[in-house]
Amino acid sequence: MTAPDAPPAPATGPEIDLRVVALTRDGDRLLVVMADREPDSGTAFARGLPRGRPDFGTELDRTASAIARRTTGIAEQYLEQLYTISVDQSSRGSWKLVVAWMALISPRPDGVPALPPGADWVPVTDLPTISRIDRQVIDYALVRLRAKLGYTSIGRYLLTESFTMRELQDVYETILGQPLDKRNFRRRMLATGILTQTDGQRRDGSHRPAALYRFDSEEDQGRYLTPTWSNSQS
Amino acid sequence: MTAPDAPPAPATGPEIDLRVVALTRDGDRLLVVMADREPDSGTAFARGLPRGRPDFGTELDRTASAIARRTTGIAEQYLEQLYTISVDQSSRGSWKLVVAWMALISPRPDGVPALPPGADWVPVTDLPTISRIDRQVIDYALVRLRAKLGYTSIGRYLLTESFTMRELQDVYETILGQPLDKRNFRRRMLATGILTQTDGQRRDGSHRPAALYRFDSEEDQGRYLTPTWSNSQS
DNA sequence: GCAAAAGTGTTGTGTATACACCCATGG
DNA sequence: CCATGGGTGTATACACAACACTTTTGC
Repeated sequence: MTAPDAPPAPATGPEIDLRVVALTRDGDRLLVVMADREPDSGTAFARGLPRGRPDFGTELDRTASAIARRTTGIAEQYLEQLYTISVDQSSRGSWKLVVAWMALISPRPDGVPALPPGADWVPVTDLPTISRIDRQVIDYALVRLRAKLGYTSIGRYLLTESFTMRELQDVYETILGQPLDKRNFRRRMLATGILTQTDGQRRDGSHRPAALYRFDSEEDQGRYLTPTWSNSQS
Repeated sequence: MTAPDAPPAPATGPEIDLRVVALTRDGDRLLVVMADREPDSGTAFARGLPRGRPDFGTELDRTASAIARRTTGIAEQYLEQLYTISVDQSSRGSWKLVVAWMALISPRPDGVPALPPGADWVPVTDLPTISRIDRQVIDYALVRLRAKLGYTSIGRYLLTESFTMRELQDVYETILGQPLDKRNFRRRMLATGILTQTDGQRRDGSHRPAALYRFDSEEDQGRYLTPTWSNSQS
């Protein structure tokens, strides 16, 4: 145990390192942005999560958003802070605080947005060699995403604005890594009341065209699945 | 929007400020530790959350734990990071990162542990005048605590080692701010399988003595209530 | 007419809620 | 014997999982 009131070590505090797990979906694959590392950046890895430093006078989330925008060329639809860890690189005499974020980026009707040079979409199931911290952060992002799928409509941010029921189900199956029953899925989704069927259709093959849906307002933040510990007395 | 690749402002990064929401329970009240501020600390408030700075070479959670231990005199039973925010105090030319934590401290059989000078237990419903950030952090801690009550056994950390069913229910009712049905509560708690009835009893009045329970192992981290989106195919 | 995906209903089973009375004790 | 909180069972409603066939289209 370190003494609680030990002096705060180096006069200069730790370096702050924001890292962003930027995710999108392509068919049944989740993709994450991997950025090339500068050869002189001191890292032992050729690629890793997009990073950046916070800016005096700028909120952290805006900086995280800017990092996502800079490396992908587009604005994310959803941003959430994940966790802050300290990274003790005593061997290199440095000390870092890593603040990790998750950013979700909607695919466009014509597919996944192309990335500027220096960054690529990589399936989360097929990551290159990256730092332990980066991997840990990505794992955590996936756990969080999976959990939130159960009680929020976070999946909407991995869809185009209008979508078929099948595409919606694909999002869930991809993230959960598990097949779901078509009929139960449809019923449950419609029961949430946050979907509206549009009058459009999608025809993409020699079969019956699919109805298109969109999510209602942005304002369903919060619960939409059954809360626990309810009580009629309330 | 700030330019994503603006230079990282002052050569010295932000000051890092850990704050701990240390909670315990006394009967049907949730109490939080309020620390006195040094008169020369520059804050406009007489009291606030216990704070500290991280330490080179020490993990953040250990430092947070040390802060809790220093201000309360005892070790917390549960510690969880809440959120990191940047606080732009441009007016004072300073820049801070606040990393907020929640610490739960078990009451002892003889009541709430006494605190060393400079700190007091204050009911969360009756907070003194504190900074906006401190209040925000406390609110967030309570939201998180309430949410976790639904799918973890986090409530155990606000109980003595053995406890009556009524005390357990008190924890839930206190945190949820809602009365619960005694029979349904008991059934549901026992159904989780993480409680064991001890052979002790508590007599404290002219009525039937209450059976005592304890939580099984520490190892129930994770789900103990029904997960959603299950599928027999898995 | 056939291949391919969209769409649709019912039934069983389990889980949450609502609710009222008897039990053991101290004074 | 009575006041006080501890302890128990049941009926109902709802939500979830399982499951198979019909519809619409393009070719």
